[in-house]
Amino acid sequence: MQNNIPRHLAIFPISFVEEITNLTARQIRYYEEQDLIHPVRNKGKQRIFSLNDLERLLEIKSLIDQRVNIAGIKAILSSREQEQNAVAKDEFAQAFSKKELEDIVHGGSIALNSACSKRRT
DNA sequence: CTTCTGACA
DNA sequence: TGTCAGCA
Repeated sequence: MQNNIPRHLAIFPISFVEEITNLTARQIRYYEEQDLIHPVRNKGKQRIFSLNDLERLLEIKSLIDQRVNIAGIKAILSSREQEQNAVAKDEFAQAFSKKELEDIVHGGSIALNSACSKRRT
């Protein structure tokens, strides 16, 4: 079971993304230009995508197929992100006791790695 | 050879 | 959005 690639780890070239999403490189670059996605760049200035970028592009693809314009996609994606952050924030707070949270913010005994590993996926 | 940016018959 | 040029 070594199928745990960090979702934010950028490792895919645009050619791979084109095959998986069925989007053209032109479209992918355009969506980045519209701030719908923010793939990382390597030293050669080439875009490198993560699983998060892939999923995001698939959603954009879906919305495009439904004839949603860029503005609409931005609104939908950003609002959904806010919901996610709200949920994540809530789960994080519930995963630790009040003392643990205090120790974390006060640089206590609980390490950041420990904090991350304690979160649910 | 692959990707990138800029431009437009 | 497609596609071609000229680089890296």
